[in-house]
Amino acid sequence: MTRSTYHHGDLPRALVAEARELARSSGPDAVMLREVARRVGVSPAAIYRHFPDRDALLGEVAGMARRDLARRMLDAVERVDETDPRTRSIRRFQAVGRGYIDFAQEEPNLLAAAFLPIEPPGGDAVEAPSPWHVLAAALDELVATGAMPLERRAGAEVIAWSAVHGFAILRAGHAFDVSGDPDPDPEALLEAIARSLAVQTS
Amino acid sequence: MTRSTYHHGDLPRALVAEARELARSSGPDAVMLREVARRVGVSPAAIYRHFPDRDALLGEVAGMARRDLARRMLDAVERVDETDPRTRSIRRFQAVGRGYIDFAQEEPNLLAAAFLPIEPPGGDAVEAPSPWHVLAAALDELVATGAMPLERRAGAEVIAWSAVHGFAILRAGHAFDVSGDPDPDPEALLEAIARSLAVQTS
DNA sequence: GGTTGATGTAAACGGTGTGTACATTCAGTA
DNA sequence: TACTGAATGTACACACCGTTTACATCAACC
Repeated sequence: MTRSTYHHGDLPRALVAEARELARSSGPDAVMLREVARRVGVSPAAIYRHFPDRDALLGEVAGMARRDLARRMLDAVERVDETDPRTRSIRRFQAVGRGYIDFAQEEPNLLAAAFLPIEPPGGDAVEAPSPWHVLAAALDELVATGAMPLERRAGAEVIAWSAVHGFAILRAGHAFDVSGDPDPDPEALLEAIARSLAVQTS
Repeated sequence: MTRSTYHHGDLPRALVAEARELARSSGPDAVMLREVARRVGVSPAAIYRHFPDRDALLGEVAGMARRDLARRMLDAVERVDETDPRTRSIRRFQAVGRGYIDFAQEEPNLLAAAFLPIEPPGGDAVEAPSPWHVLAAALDELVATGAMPLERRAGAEVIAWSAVHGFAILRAGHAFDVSGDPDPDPEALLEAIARSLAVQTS
């Protein structure tokens, strides 16, 4: 991408976009300032007019990835078509996990970016719904419809998130290759989670 | 560490030990060849007499971390003191998870090293028991004593490992800080796993 | 005792993030 | 319209990284 004017126009946005693309295609470690600058058509030092250091840029990518993940979960939830309230709450809860796992499958590098130990500028930006809150809402809905006993509600986020995240990470890292089944079924895991939370259909 | 002789004596072992210590204390990314060489008291280039590149050295560290993890799990299993076979198999199964989680809590950087996408030299070395096999053995034992129905056996490794690994990773990454409870109870997770596998005490 | 191969060193190369001094452009005001 | 100051981008340098190459040193064997 070449440009005719000396000034770029919207360099910060272009830098973040290119950094995200690098992270998406080759992993967070592949986000190298010189490469980002080269792709945007600008000198490496120009980046420092808009970001204090590499972590700041990568933090934007991390925040973006977290929002992408949450949106993916929300989309899956909202795509559930079911009228019976109890069954609907169960379907929506499992859709949360399915969204998470699908996102990890399709964009493993962005999932890694989402869990970088960097906190994005935070500041006064509008707080988008976090993956945690999406999960918590689905669990509350389970209790509200009676699909899940109230006694199981405490700590349910930890259980569900652990199982789904572990599955997603391990599968992305090909850790399951040691087993006979190289690509295990996410649905079996989602059902196991429901069992552990004593979710009852009938 | 200074030395009097021109030759080191057992440089490969010293390099791996120092690399492991760096990974343990500051994470795998902190394993820098120049620093490893400096600590061992040798020039950076000397490393290349024994390892083709950085990944080879780091691969040794990864293999070591995997063996450490497996041993930790085995130790926890063998420390179970219980006579009734069925109860014993359940205790041993949960000890597997507890060993994994404790290891991750005490040595989070070594857990990260264990999951580096690097395969150690492999070669003809004696295959130490892998974490996966330790888990599989505990599950087989559950079925053998009747504590777990045979129908739940298929895919049980994936479910248990996902939950335990996710919990360990998320806790190490302080991902649970967003919840009210900053340090959730591992026992609750282990019980949830047992429920999801339909493990029955009585 | 001389030779040979294994082992360690010094110096260099290309690549990285980052700081500094300078160049260019834009925006506001007289 | 012309000037001025702030914002933005550049060129260059520095320290650090992994890695390579040519050379130095030592141990072991004929």
